[in-house]
Amino acid sequence: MKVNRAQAERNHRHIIDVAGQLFREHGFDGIGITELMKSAGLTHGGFYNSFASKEDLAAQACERAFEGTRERWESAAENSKDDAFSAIVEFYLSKHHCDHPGTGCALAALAPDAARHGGSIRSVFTRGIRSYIDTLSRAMPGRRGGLKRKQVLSSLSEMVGAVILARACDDPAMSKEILEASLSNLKGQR
Amino acid sequence: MKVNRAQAERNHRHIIDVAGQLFREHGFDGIGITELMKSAGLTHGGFYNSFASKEDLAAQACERAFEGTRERWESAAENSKDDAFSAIVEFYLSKHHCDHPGTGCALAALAPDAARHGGSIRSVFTRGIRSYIDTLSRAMPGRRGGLKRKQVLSSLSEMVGAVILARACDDPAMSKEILEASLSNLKGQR
DNA sequence: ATTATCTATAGATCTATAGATAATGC
DNA sequence: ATTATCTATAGATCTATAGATAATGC
Repeated sequence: MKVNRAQAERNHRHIIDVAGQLFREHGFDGIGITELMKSAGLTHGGFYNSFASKEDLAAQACERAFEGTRERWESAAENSKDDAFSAIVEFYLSKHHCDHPGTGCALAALAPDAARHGGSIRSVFTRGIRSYIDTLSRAMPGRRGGLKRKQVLSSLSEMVGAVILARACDDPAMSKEILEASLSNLKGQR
Repeated sequence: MKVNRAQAERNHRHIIDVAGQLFREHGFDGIGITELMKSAGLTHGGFYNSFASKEDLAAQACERAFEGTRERWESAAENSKDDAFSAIVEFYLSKHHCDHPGTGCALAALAPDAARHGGSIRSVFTRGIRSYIDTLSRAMPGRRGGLKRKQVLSSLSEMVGAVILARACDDPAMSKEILEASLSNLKGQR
């Protein structure tokens, strides 16, 4: 039954990864520990050896999800050469991102859930937002301090809102229209 | 035990109102029928005489919530005289709205929840978005068809995103900054 | 007689814990 | 000996249903 330390560590990380995906897909209250552990290939009994509580796992899973998105933003920015901001926006407002919440931005998938739950989850989200703001600021060319920061905050709000609205719509044409409207607006005001 | 028809009707509406508030505060999965009915001053056993299922109630409660927000937008627009669009945006991006999700916009409170649940809830949300777009279009002065519509979609995304991010933050100064950045951006581009 | 509401409960699921098991690492 | 994982279960809560009750409306 027991596995070696390296495998145990891998299992631990795997639980966090699987949880990150399933929470983003079903919400914090939409998936239970039994099913999470089963999806990770384990039984639910061992859960509390690895995590203090469901909320503890949720916080860790979201932290990792924010890291993942940030990394993808950075790499989109690097690959774009001269227009890093547009590259991030294009990536974020893509149909692929809209259709895959489980591997996408934790804000778009879970921000209202996080606002309801207090404590550690809220604080992970606050740090996640700060990290996105930093990355966007570096990617956005020109403009000075105060003006730039306002532009970054406003852009982030629009990006998150557009994906959330596009996902809430059951009309694919309208979802597409919403994403494209924000895409052209954000690229235009760069 | 039985009440007269008028009172029964009032009870039915009251369940929908209470549910609208509690769903917006706790999410669809964050509140049960027992507690909903208790909050409405009734016992849970009678629930299924009034509603086919929890999802049925959720759909009706959201429909009413969208109506309520639309009415408030219309009245903000009327009272503003010459700048209806700014009046709606100011109302939406206010601290009061941010601090009171239970009586606020259903999109900001529940859009990701709605995206997860399928069926009737999704379709209520799609109609709700369409209704907001109509109201915003009438309020936004100038500009022609295609351009105006893009501007409306983009503005709605930013409004919803800003409130969601401001609520997810546990730093009040940052929440305020997020709301104000979008406020000045949206009023500026009017 | 009808029906809005109530009590009671079935059956499923949820978080969390207790104790057993067996492979690992000293 | 330690510990990662397992089985089993407690106690709470969830959606939904069944049948009783009693005030209403014909």
